[in-house]
Amino acid sequence: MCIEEVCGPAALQRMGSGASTVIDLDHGDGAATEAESRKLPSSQYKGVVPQPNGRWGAQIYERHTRVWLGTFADEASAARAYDAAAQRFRGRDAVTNFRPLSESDPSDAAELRFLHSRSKAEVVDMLRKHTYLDELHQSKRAFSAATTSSGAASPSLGSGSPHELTGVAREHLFDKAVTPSDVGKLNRLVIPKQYAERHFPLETSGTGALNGMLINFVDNSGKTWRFRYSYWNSSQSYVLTKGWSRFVKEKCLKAGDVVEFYRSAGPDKRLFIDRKQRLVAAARHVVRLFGVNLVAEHHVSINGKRSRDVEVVTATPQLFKKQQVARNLNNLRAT
DNA sequence: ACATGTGTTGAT
DNA sequence: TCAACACATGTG
Repeated sequence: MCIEEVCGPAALQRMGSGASTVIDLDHGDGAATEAESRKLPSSQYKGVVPQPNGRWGAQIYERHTRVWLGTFADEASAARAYDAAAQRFRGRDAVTNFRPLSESDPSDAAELRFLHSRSKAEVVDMLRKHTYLDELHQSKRAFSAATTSSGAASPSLGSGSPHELTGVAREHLFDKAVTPSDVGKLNRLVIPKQYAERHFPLETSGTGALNGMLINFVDNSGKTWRFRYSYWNSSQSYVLTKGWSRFVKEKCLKAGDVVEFYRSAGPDKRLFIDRKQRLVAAARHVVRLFGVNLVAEHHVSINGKRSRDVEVVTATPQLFKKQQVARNLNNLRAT
């Protein structure tokens, strides 16, 4: 539901807001005036709060805690920031100040893809830095370049490429055939040193140690995955740790499967990951064994709903921890 | 000094 | 979940 339709800015009155209460209690002539002059005007927009300097803050709540979306010069800007966050955080259920994005409108669909192929923390970060529109436009440019040009922009991508799902041209970085320990109980993926140092360089701290960090990847369905990436001195290895086991589980990764890594070829250097498609013959084997399409059936049974609720799959206690971390933007880089 | 964002509370 | 309010913290 769109608030604007019910009680939009034009329909709302900016009266009351407690000022009359102050006057009722006024016995002299100074106190009420002082209180009234201190009082900040409340906003007509959801998720928008006044700031002492006349600017406007935007905030959204998730699991009992506030996520600050930044400050803006005017209410409407703050309200638009709230709307973007609400649609990223709450999907179709989001209540927005202005007309919500619609899957049917092509331009809206592009923004929805843009929103949902980024983590919540990234969206919040863009809103706080006021770079959301810039990045959205860049993303749309990259998309049209990837889909209208069959030539120089993306020579390796023919039509029918699975990468079309995310609409972004990519350059292949490397593949890794996962080992038994990569998909076992160690909950980590070893990135071959050669590839790690070439493509995922780690910052070195003051003491010379390599700083771990959180990295976002997008898979072929547009889902965002966040892994901790660090260097283990004990084994002299670069590894993906936190978040990796969930990827293994959801992708049904088995030893010997190949995981491919890509980087966006466009202006935004985003990272992509997915399991290389298994041979069709293998899929037929599964179907013959069980008489159903196991992949689709599994998907439905986990979600308990339909495809739009893919994120529900990850709504586990573990994810809640991850998102608590993600909420704190100062922790975008792990310690 | 001033802007930004958080701690906290009470309401819905 | 939400915004109001006070004020601590960040920033130039």
